[in-house]
Amino acid sequence: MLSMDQFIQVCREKGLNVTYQRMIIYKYLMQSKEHPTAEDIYRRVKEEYPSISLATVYKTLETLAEHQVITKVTALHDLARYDADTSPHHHLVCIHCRRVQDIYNEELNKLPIDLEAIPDFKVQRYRIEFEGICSQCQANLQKKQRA
Amino acid sequence: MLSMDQFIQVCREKGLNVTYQRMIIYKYLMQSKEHPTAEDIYRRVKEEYPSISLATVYKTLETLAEHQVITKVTALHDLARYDADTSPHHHLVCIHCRRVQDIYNEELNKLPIDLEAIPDFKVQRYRIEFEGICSQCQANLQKKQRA
DNA sequence: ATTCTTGCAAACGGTTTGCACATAC
DNA sequence: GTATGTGCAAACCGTTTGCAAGAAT
Repeated sequence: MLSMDQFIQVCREKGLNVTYQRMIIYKYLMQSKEHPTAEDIYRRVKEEYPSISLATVYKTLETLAEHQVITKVTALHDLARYDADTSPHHHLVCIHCRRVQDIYNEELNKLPIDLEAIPDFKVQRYRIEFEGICSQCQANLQKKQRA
Repeated sequence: MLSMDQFIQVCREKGLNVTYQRMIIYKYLMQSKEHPTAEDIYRRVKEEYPSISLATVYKTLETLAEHQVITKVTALHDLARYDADTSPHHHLVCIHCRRVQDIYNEELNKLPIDLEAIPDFKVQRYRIEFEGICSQCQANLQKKQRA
């Protein structure tokens, strides 16, 4: 999380123009603890700067995420996906082709943490998402590099 | 994962009519290892039963997920959400109000598993999502129960 | 002066909905 | 026979895009 000065500096380093819109969007996102949606941000930021458009909010968020100044929490979940297997297991998500595979591992089903001890939150289940590159995409990428 | 006979039985128990559409959708979902989208399922199932409609696929998947016969892998990710904090941390997702909070815990950043050893997949990072009920929703639910 | 960004409105695409017909029970 | 589910088309809504005007460098 960056101070406003750091934010400006990072934008400069990455060749992003520093605009008022970008600053207030970042400022609000920084203050928020609840991972707001674009719509949430738009509503709040509009109070301070009524002429801002929703499209700008979307574009700004995507730009900042691309440059890794912020994170898109739901990066890999643009489409609803279903699974006939309701038993406990976790997922390997290919950031390239976006396919989702299962991973079964007993160790992963007993995390080294006391779930009861999380304050103010009653955990019912958890899910681990491993992000990476699947074998098929690894092969394709190597092919491309050689070409 | 259920055999076809078990699937039929479970539907009956839950008061769901057993239709040919539901059976082929479940059959395909069961066979698939890649957590297909509704569109994926529609395309494949249409080959076997060309008159099926996309709306039926959506309705069936939602119905089966509600009754916990299948799982919606991306259940909590209907909207894109952003985070100004790019440091390693995990998420508490309230299944009720859908808010997402952070959880910082060093133990969770070193999982008891050899990430290099996952076959055919190069893991770059992972993210744990704890699903449960946040304190605010716990309070609200208790209020409702008393009423 | 040039390049990047904004704001608007229109388009897009995944998902949901209303309703008449068909099917399961 | 009644309740439930299906298929179609239209609506919906979050998100993206094209483009002309404006701002940052």
